[in-house]
Amino acid sequence: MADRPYHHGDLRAALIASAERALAERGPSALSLRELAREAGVSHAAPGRHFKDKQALLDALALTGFDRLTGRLEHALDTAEDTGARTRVLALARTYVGFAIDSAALLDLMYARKHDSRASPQLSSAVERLLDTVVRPIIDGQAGGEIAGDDPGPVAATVSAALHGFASLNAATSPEKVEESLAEVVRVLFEGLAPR
Amino acid sequence: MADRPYHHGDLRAALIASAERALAERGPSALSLRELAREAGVSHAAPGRHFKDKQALLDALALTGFDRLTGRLEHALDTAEDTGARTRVLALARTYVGFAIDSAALLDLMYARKHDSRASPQLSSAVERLLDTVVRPIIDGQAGGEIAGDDPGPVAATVSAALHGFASLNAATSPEKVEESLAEVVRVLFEGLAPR
DNA sequence: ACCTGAACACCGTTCAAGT
DNA sequence: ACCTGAACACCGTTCAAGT
Repeated sequence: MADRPYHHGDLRAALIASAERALAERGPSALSLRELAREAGVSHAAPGRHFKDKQALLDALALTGFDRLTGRLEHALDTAEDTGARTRVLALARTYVGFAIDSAALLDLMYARKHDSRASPQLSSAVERLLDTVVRPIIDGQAGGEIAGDDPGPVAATVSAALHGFASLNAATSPEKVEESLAEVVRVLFEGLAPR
Repeated sequence: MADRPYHHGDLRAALIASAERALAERGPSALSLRELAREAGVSHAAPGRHFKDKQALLDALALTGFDRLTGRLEHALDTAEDTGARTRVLALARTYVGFAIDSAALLDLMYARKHDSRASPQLSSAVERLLDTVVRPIIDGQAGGEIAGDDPGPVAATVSAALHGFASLNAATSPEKVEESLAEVVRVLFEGLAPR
């Protein structure tokens, strides 16, 4: 191994990890650069070497959040590969909501950064990858005749809205209650409000 | 009129209004009690008379947001009173999304406070009133046979998730684009993903 | 290259004191 | 009752200087 480059090797990564912990444990308003520096055992000015300002650290944290969430969604879809469209959408929903429950503050941060017009291009492309993942089972479902229509756009807009909204509204609910309620929501999404 | 009670009459209301403006114009991180006090022409310690701390001011602001949003939704429903269930849900959706677009930062604050377990009981009851408003056209629609099922719960969960998620995801989109996309989402909600 | 230490201009909150 | 002014313990950011 090379000599440790002064500090323990990767202050940048240590700050991001530490920020995520602080965010989850004490909320966004308690997230202070100086405290993160203290935890890492460096001076309060050291983070300035790795992040232009506090917002840049938050952007980097949001980015890791999007990447992790997308990775989990892709894995969930792969695992449910040979099942029906409804089962795949439910797998997607479960994974998304699971993330929202155990990383509620991080998800808030991710979307707060997404709303910001000054967001980084890296962040925008991470969001695109996320949306692509949601669209995939819909395209497949339409191709296989399990989902109505041939334009995935409106269906994807509806599913991602329901998914994100449900996750956001239920981030503070207990996992057991959420599970049942989520299955009902997916059922209503497939059956539709109009009587059949 | 009585003598002005020192300052211009209602520092509390002035601070809330000023906070909403600052939130919309410069974002949540730029919201400082000292600056609000400066704008109101009082000392930096004066807000402490009306709000125990900064969080208390944010709670009060979130509360006015929920009240205003609920008021608008009720008005939209009243206006669409004699139309079909789908038109009423669309009216609800338009109003909700309109609020999300022109008060994006406020809506974020409202839900951030809602997630907080230390939220005030007043805030919880304001959220309940909001949900009741969303449920009403669903109950009516089920009673009239325009919406399937007899338990409003799952349908309300789906509609409010889709509504809130769509609003959250499209808070930064132009109103014209949103209008078209929203109508499609309501159509998909009524028709369902499964082929008919 | 990476970090330190001091400095600057801000914060939120508290509390005696004023009117 | 409502507000002020000073004080305290924090911030984020910058910048010369150190290794």
